[in-house]
Amino acid sequence: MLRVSKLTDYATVILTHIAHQPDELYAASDITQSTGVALPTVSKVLKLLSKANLLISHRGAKGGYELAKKPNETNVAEVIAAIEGPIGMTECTTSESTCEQESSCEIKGNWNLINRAVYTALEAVTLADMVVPVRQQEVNVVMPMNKEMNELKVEN
Amino acid sequence: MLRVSKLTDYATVILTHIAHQPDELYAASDITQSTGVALPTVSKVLKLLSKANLLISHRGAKGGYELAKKPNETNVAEVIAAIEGPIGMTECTTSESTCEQESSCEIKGNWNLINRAVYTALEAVTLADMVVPVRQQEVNVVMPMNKEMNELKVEN
DNA sequence: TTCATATAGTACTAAAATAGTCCTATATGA
DNA sequence: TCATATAGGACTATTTTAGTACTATATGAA
Ligand code: FES
Ligand code: FES
Repeated sequence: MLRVSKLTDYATVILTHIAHQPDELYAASDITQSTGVALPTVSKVLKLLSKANLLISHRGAKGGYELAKKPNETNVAEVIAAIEGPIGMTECTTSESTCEQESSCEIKGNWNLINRAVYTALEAVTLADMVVPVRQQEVNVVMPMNKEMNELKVEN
Repeated sequence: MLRVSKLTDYATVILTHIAHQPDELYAASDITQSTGVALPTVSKVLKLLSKANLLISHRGAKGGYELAKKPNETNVAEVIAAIEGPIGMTECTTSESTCEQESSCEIKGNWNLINRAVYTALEAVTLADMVVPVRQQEVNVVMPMNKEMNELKVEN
């Protein structure tokens, strides 16, 4: 279904939460309380985000995490990459050519184009956008990927 | 990594192959030979594509599969949906609200916007585009999702 | 100095999704 | 009537993901 992992979803929830007050320090335990995600899991996500330099960590008593950049400087593409690693829609585009058909493959180049288009879309959405809730009525709940809804065009 | 499944990758390879000569019938065994993908797997993919009305099947001797539409009328979004089901980047957007936080969730609407942006990107690429090989030099091999390559913008 | 608190890193287990295979039923052209 | 081809479903193995646990290290404050 072309989806992001649960951890990535948590990451966006957590980052959005922090982005509401970008200058505070948040401990993992704070975030557990306000998001409802289990502590070990929150902890795991925070570590990943910190390692990817989206958060800055402070150890020790009174420590915690804070945003490394302003909310409008961190985009969804970065968040996904932080949790799931470098993007590439197909195996051939991520792993350095373990594919035996590579030389004769006609569509690798096309997948790369698709990757870029998707990447551009993801890059356009920042934490600052996420902080502003979108009314659910304004958007369609389920992607009509298998329906005829081609008239649905969006400006990202 | 926000990737499509291997089966989806096979599906694009298979459909691209068929799209080269859109008026012929291809049996599963033909496609195995020309693509190198194992027969049971090819068979599985063809069935899925047929069920999703991207291919038309003909049973019996001299049977096989043909494109249901012209190459420029089938897009990548449809192919992905045929193999992986309806799209939705997060669990909350696909499954009909098994999410207990839904009512208080601020970011669901945002994910829907992201979904649409990605969908639009995928929808813009058709089988007709896939048939024309893209020279690999023209595109970057690995998505620089975690690098600073924001200057890379594409018109899909 | 000591200690409670908080993150860092790693290893491990459990669960879920995916990939791949196989078998039986059905349709159809020769 | 028979060889050929898809339809459909069931099943197994593999891989990926999610979640947990444990040890090490840093730090502010009593
Ligand atoms: S490079 Fe691997 S299938 Fe195209
Ligand atoms: S609706 Fe489920 S986390 Fe937002």
